[in-house]
Amino acid sequence: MQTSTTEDYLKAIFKLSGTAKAGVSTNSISEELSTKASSVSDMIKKLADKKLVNYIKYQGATLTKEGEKIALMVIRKHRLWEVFLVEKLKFGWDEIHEIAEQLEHIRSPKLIDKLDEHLGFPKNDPHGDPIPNKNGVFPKLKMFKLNELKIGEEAILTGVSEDSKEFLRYLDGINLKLGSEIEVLDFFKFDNSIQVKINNKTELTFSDLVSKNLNVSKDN
Amino acid sequence: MQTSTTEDYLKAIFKLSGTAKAGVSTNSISEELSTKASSVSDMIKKLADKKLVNYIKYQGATLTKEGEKIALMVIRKHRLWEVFLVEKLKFGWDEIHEIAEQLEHIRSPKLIDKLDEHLGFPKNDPHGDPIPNKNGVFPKLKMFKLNELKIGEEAILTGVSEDSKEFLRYLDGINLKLGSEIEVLDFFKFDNSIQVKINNKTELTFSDLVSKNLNVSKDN
DNA sequence: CTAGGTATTTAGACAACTCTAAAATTGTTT
DNA sequence: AAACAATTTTAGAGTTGTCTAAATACCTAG
Repeated sequence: MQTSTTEDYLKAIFKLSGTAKAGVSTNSISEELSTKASSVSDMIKKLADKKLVNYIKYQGATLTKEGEKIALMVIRKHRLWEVFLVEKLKFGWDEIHEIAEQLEHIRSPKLIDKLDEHLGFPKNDPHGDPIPNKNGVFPKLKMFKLNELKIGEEAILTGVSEDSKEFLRYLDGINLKLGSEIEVLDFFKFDNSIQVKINNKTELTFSDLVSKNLNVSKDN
Repeated sequence: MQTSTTEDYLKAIFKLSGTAKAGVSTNSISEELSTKASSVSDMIKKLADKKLVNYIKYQGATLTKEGEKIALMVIRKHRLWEVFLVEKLKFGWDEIHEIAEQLEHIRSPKLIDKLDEHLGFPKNDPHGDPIPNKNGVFPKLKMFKLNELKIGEEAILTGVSEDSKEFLRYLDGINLKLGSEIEVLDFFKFDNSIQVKINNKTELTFSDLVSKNLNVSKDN
């Protein structure tokens, strides 16, 4: 039986494995979890002892099958609770992350499947991220970062890769919601900002940092 | 900010204060929490440092105002989550205790009040226990143990003081639910067992242990 | 190819909470 | 009131996970 710290580490490694194929670096984990690199080093060794990660000194960590399975279950729990908080308890999407960070560690074989059913088997959480099913399978839909599109292309906002209150409130402020249509009007090489038109109505300019955190997809 | 261990100790002391007026003994706490008396002794000292309990060596502990406030909030959370699990997720009343033991430690200023609202401000949990309101006020209704009644008296089952799976399943087995009417037919001094009639229909005999754990009230 | 910088690991210590074993206190019984 | 039992506390140590400071390994620029 893992502790919630163990689950946090596995989740972090899973998240960081997304981009890089190789081992996840000690430093990146320490940044993700707001701890010191030395703590991570220690902890990774213990996870390796438990066969939850593969670890070669100085070469970072990757998840084992078992470790990935746990990470996916934690992510499933996190995202289902987020749906609950928004749909049932009427929280704003900017208020739910910290609460779900706690709820994701609740251990009960039946609870999460009953919650899933109660919520009507949602496919995505309130930030647009897919929810793994009970076998850990991800309905992965190919998404792009907004800043990867070309001038003239159109797409639908399907997710955000930043969960901070500040970012989400900014989006609320400009009334940008999941499902909005975004057309790329122009792209400024100078600072990588991007000019877009939302739902064929509002023209806006996004900084590079904002457009990097907006996930869009072509169809669906 | 208290840890969940702190909350467990405060809840235990609150629960054990119910019967006794004096300080709660180290031994009774260790039994309630399944730890050793020496651990309790240590921990009580730390709680006293934080002004959550009053403690005189060898004379047990009582809650301070602040400690009681925290205990009541934990109990409020526990019971509201139990209502959620039964009403919304359709758990049986015998399956919810362990899950609620975890959920009661989730920390969020807004969460519990939103949950309360979502559930329609319930007054009692699925075992009949009253739910403290957001100010920690208990709608205390005077209850008796079934074994305190006299022959010929009638009462309504309003709660149970034992949450174990085994006990609750036994009650399910004989189809005894909160709200059932119980009439005392006879009382056997020999083993303190009690003969009753349920809802003017079924006659049954309860052992002393069972009748001690059934809470009834006259009116309501 | 080596010097210096960065990333990582080790060593030693600390905080929270637990335990066993031993000492101290209280209480009970005659 | 003395002696035994039961309860409670202390002492010392272990576990998990954290930190700082120092040592080590890796890597890249000159």
